[in-house]
Amino acid sequence: MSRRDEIAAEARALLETEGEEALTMRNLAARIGIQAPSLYKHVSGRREIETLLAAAALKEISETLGSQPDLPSMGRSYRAWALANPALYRVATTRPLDRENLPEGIEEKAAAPLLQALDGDPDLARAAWSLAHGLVMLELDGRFPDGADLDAAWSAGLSALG
Amino acid sequence: MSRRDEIAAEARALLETEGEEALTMRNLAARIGIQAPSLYKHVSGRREIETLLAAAALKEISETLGSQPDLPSMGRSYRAWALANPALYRVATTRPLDRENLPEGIEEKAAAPLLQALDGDPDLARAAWSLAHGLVMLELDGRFPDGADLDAAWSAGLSALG
DNA sequence: AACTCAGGCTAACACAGTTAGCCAAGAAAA
DNA sequence: TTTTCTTGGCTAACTGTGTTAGCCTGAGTT
Repeated sequence: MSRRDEIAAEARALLETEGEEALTMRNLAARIGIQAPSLYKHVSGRREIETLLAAAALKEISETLGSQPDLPSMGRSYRAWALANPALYRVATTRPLDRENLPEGIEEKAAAPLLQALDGDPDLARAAWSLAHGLVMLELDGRFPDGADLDAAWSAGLSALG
Repeated sequence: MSRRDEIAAEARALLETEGEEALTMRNLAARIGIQAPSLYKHVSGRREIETLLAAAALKEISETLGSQPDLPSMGRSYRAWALANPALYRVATTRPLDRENLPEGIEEKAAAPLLQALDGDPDLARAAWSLAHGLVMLELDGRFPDGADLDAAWSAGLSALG
């Protein structure tokens, strides 16, 4: 494993174990056993680390979705992945990602299963993606009232679209 | 106008004219003609300023939505408001908001028009809200491909739900 | 044996939020 | 009228952030 890969792996571990605000250059370096400026010998900056994380996350999400037979189970998988990796989901999804340094075609690949499940209708696919993203973000941000039945909201939304 | 209100107003102006990352305590203070630490005589910190902004934004959004006759025009209004106030929308919507310092019942009030338009079905209302939020966030973050017909995506999604 | 260079290091900078503590002007109380 | 208290400014400073400059060492190449 190259140092660069190690950086990405440790960044992810840091994110998952200690939360988003713990992902700092110094924390990350310490975890590797290095000084923060040395990170710049392998990576152009914090932004690039986040891009690496986003790429990994998109890949995982697309694989998860690709193995599901229908729209409702895609929804369940999407939500489950996001709740299991909340900080990573945020990083991968929340900021504008710089497509320059992102592997070619990874976005299309992530979108493909959804598009297929909706008979190739791009408008419906975008709506479904947005619905899933919105539901996840609002849940992660604690925006729904305490007793809200989110399973029901997912079902209601996805069955209307599908 | 109290200093506190002035702070909120200038914070919003700063956000709208120079973007999210320009909203710093020092910038804000300078705009008012004050030193940064003096802000703390009126406000407990940056977080509280953001809460003030979120409250104002939620109020505006709920008023905007409340004046619309049906779900599709609510969608158009919601999107238009978000695109006209992107940084404010993000601040109001993106982080977990501390309900302690938020005016009582403002969240319910923001949700009410949507709930009414969907015959009081809370699951459908949450789905519709999530759909709108997801569409807006993904658009603001530039996640849709360049030529994507977002009007069509909004229509497809909302007409399926409504 | 000399050289190059990858990959560490320390020191430092600019800027973030925030705290401590001082001080002046005006309001309230004696 | 004089004294006291409170409000709301100020400067200095601390910690933590990303990042840059520049040095140095050790391994591999010529």
